[in-house]
Parts: sequence; structure tokens; C-alpha cells
Amino acid sequence: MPTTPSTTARSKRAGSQLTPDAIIEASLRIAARGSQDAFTVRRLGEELGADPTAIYRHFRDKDELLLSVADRTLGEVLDSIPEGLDWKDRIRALAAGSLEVALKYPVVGSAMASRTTRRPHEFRVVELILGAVMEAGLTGRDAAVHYRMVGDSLLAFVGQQAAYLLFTPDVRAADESSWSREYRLVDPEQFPNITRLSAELPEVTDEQIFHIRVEALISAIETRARTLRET
Amino acid sequence: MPTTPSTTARSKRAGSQLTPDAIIEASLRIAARGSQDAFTVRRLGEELGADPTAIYRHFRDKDELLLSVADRTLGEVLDSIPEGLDWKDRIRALAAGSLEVALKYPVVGSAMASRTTRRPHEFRVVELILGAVMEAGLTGRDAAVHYRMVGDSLLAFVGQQAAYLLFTPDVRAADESSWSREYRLVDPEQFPNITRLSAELPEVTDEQIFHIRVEALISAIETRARTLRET
DNA sequence: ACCTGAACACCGTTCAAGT
DNA sequence: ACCTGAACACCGTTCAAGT
Repeated sequence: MPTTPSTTARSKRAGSQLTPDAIIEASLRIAARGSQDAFTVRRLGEELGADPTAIYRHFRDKDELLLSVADRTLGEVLDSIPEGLDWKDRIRALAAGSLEVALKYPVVGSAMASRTTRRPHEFRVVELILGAVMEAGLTGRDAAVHYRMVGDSLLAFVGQQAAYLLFTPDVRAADESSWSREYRLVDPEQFPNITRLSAELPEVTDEQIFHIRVEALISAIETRARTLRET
Repeated sequence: MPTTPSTTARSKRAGSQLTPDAIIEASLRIAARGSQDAFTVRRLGEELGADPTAIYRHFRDKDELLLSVADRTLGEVLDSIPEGLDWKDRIRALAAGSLEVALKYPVVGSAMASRTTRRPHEFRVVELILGAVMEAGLTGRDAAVHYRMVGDSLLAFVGQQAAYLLFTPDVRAADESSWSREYRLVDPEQFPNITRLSAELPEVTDEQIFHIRVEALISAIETRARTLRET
């Protein structure tokens, strides 16, 4: 028995040689478990059936691995966007796909909120947004600035929602109940607006907020394009 | 000499008794050092001249301390907003003040991007934003949803910029140079839009992006108020 | 009543040793 | 050429012991 290695966890990985792709896929499996499984190099080693430090043979450090993992998830986002949409619906589809994927892999969505992967799938996302703002009628500096507005805003929005999923249940519960607890108990004299809207504030959903945020981005592009046409 | 305690680091804190306020102020001093000094309980003990674990006598855990520290920084934001502004300029002043304070205490700005302090200064910020959207003409559910759009968006925007300041210099340098490196080298056939805007994209500044993001929020409120007036 | 300090259960990463 | 595993320099938090 000790002489046949075929039944150990490690040898089950058929070939037992680590590859960048295998490490990225193991990372995605861990990331998909959300807050119940931290994305650490030690857990990654477990998932791969290898020593935790083995990944350093294939990635300079954890940050470089994260960028590769993130670029892979951008592939999922791109795959979710149908062909033949006009510029507004392309931005809407990108937003919806980004949110879905960020909530599927919260640790990735959260960590990338102020980053760039600098990798192929990100190039395609940039190309897509630039195509949309140019189809809307923007050029040169206007196109560049409005691309950044859309790209950075989408990253910030989905990153914000993704980060929330990583908090422990008790922290999330305390934050969520604040509208019906702390904000219900404020002094009506000092905070008349909060008091007046105390019934409506807890009712607002993340989906509503995300929707009007995305529409605000589209409106901003439209308004700028109209201003340019009129002058 | 050993009998007089007046020259030790600890006794310099006049009374040598820790208070929540002293801990919050020490936290702000560390946070203001940005990426060159991590905000850890051990460093906090150093800053206070006390044992690292002494803070657990005054705060349940590091998260509760963070919420108190964050609420204190919201006080700085509120102090920066002049009286007598109309609703648009109040939102602009809140945005500018939030960004300034978040960049002054990056670890706080970053950590609060998807949180609520549930504390007095935050109540005042919420009251301010609600007052602005109601002055613009929104009521009930519309006011609640647009308040959340403004509040959550400002947190996301300033948190995104603050988080960036916490990365190591080499990570920041690699991200910043991507427009003039990786994005300059893309295939012009496959990425015509990126190629066409390769000169403009690196020129866009964080200030420009922040400005149009805030104006987009104001426009969204204005547009909704006009729609309601017209029906 | 409050503070100390050892201890616990974690992190990412390096490097000499193995195969 | 690649993987292992001990080791290092960190984390936040608990708890028995001190004063």
C-alpha cells in the first residue's frame, strides 16, 4: 500500500504537476465560496493537494495571481454580453454581467475595485466601453474621460457590493439593521428629514440603487454628446 | 531614578489612563501616515505607550474602534461644509470634503466604502443629503432612493481612491504605467478604439473623473425632479 | 477597574533541502 | 525543474495573572 501513490490526494491530480491554469481554477473555486472560506495561499495549497508555497513557482506573489484570476473572471463577464446591442444596452449588459460575476467571486470583485489587470480580457472590456462612448458621439479627450467614468464607476459599484459579502454575518447584520434601529431612534427635532423618511429608507434595495447609478452614467454620456452636437 | 515614573513613555500621557478618545486620536495619527504605517493593534499600543491589548478594555474589537474612528472623520467632513449653499453646492462640498478626508486617512476611507458607522456624525451627513434631494424636489421613495445613490456612490468613489493609496509603491507604479505600457502595445486590428485613444487615455486625471462622477449624480437628481414636475 | 503579557490561531513569503 | 517544509516576521484576539 505505501508503495502505490495512486490513492493519495495529490496523485489524483493526474500528472501531479502544477500549472498556472490549475492554480487559477483552484483560486476561483475558493473565491466562489465567499465569506465562508478565506482566499489564502495555505487554503490554495489544500485545494491543489500541494504544499502552500508551491504556487510561488508559477506566480511571483499573491498579487500577480490575483490579477490573473481577475482577468479570468472578466472573460466570464464578456461571455455574458450578447451581440448586436446598441451602446446603451452594451453598457447595461456590461454592468449587469460585472455585478453578477463580482458577487459570484466576492474576494476578486472586492480586491479589484481600485486595480487594473493589465491583461487581455481587460483590454476587451476597455475596447467595449470606448466603442460605446464613441458610438454615443464622443471623441478624443471626451471619450477618454467618459470611458474612465464608466470603467472606474462600475469597478467601484460592484467592488462595494462584493466587499460587503466578505464581512462576518454579525457585522453584516448590524449594518443592515441600522435603518430600523439606530436611524429609527434619532431625535426628530435634530433630524427631521431622517424622521420623515424612516419608513422609506429601509425599503430601498441594492438592485434599485445599482440601476439608477448605471442609468446616471448613461445619461451623463448622452448629455455630453448632445451638448457637443448643439455647439 | 527607578522610583520616579515621570520620564517613561507611558507616564507622559498625563494620568496614564486610556480613554476611548485617546485611542481614537492615536488611531487617526496612524491612519494619517498612509501606506507607510499599517493600522494594527500592535502599532496602536506603541502609539499609546501601552500594551497592544489594552484597547480591548474600551472597544469590543478592532471593527468597533474603526466605526468610531470613521465617525470622527465624518466630523471633519461636516466642518468643511460652509453654510448657506443651495442643494447642488451642498452635495459638491460634501463630495469634495469626503474625498479630502478619505485621502488624509486612507485606511479609514478604504475600510468604510461598504459600511455604515451608525453614529451621530453619520446621522448629520444623511440628514444633509436628504435635505439636498428634498430641496431638489424629490419626496418619499424617490428621495430615499436618490439619497442612497448619492451616499453609497460617494463612499464608493472616495473609498476606491483611498484604497489605492494603501498599495505598495511597486504595485501602484505598475498599475499607473499600464496606459503607457500594456495598453500602448495592444494589437491595433483587434483593439482599434484603444489604439485611437492611446494618447488621451493616460492624460485623464483622478480629479476630472471625480468631478464628472459627482456632476452625474446631481444631474440624475435634477432629471428625476423635472420628470416629476412635468407629470 | 484596568492593564499586562503569554499564548493561540492565523497571515504571506523566503530559502535551503529534497526529488 | 519543480516541490517541500521549516522558518520568519507579521496579524487580531483571549485569558489568566498582576496592580
